[in-house]
Amino acid sequence: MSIYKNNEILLYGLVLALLLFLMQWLEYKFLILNNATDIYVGMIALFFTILGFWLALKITKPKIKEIIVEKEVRENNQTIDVKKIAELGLSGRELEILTLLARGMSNQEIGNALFISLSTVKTHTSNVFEKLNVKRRTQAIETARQLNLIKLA
Amino acid sequence: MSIYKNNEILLYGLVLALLLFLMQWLEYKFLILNNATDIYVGMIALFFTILGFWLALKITKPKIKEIIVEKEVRENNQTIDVKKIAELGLSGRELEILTLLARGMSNQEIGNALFISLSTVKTHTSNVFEKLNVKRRTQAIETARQLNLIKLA
DNA sequence: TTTTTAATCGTACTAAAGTATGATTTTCAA
DNA sequence: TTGAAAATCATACTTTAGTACGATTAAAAA
Repeated sequence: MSIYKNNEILLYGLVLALLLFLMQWLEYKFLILNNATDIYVGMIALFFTILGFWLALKITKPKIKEIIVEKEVRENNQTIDVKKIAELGLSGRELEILTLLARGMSNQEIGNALFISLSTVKTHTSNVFEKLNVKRRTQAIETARQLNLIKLA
Repeated sequence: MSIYKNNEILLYGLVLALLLFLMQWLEYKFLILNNATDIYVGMIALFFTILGFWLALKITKPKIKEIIVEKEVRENNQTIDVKKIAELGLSGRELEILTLLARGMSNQEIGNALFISLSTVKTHTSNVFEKLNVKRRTQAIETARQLNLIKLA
């Protein structure tokens, strides 16, 4: 800022000096010129300086500065795919059991948690495996995760 | 861009017109002026226009057009936690087996894939379970996923 | 060089998972 | 109300998973 200000003053001084020098030179060259013509030339000089200045401001292209703002996008994959669940024909209870299964619980633990027998849990898991077209609970977990059938812990 | 170009041409035309008009007016006003003076005034006008233009370029701050570009950065959750792996003391082979295990493969399938016996796979899995402090492969999968020990498919 | 670690395999056993089949009850929509 | 899912349970059986030894080999570290 201060550099600009100094530059400005310096330049204006230079311009004034040049103008004076020009006028002196012109007076010497063309003796016919009187005081009125002096003022007239000065006005022309001033006018065209301002014109050039104004022109420059209007014409010059602005420098384009790109500011890149990195915006973090948190992927939220916790949306369960209800359509896929319906498509596979998974019942509410089956989905419930699938979820606990993916949490790492054994059939017995799932039974205890849901107050149902081990036998019932086995029936459910078997049905789930058939619907998901898998052979093992570990595959069921992988499929459930990939298809967003359950919410992961 | 094209708007700027048109503006420029228009302004130059305007300036020329003004110059001509001025010269005409001056010739009328000061009959004493001859052809040489005409050229002289024109040169002064041109000089000061250029001077003003140059001044403007030097003095004024460069126009900066800021364009904010938002760049979306996705969180990469696929970064495996090497520190945690070392902390748990998991060997390379164990990690390899844990990965295949999480893909839903049976012990026998893992053995076939890695050209090792079922017995060896069982030894590895047992060691993995102990290191992860879990009881079952399903729990191992869950833990591995939560701690970013493996890359998920 | 000695020791340790990682990786390998086996056998024997127990526990859990998974399949098959049949049956009962509840719930909900036609 | 009736019939189709959905959920429940049991029994018997097979398969897979997991544990608990022991043992060998190769490579890396002390």
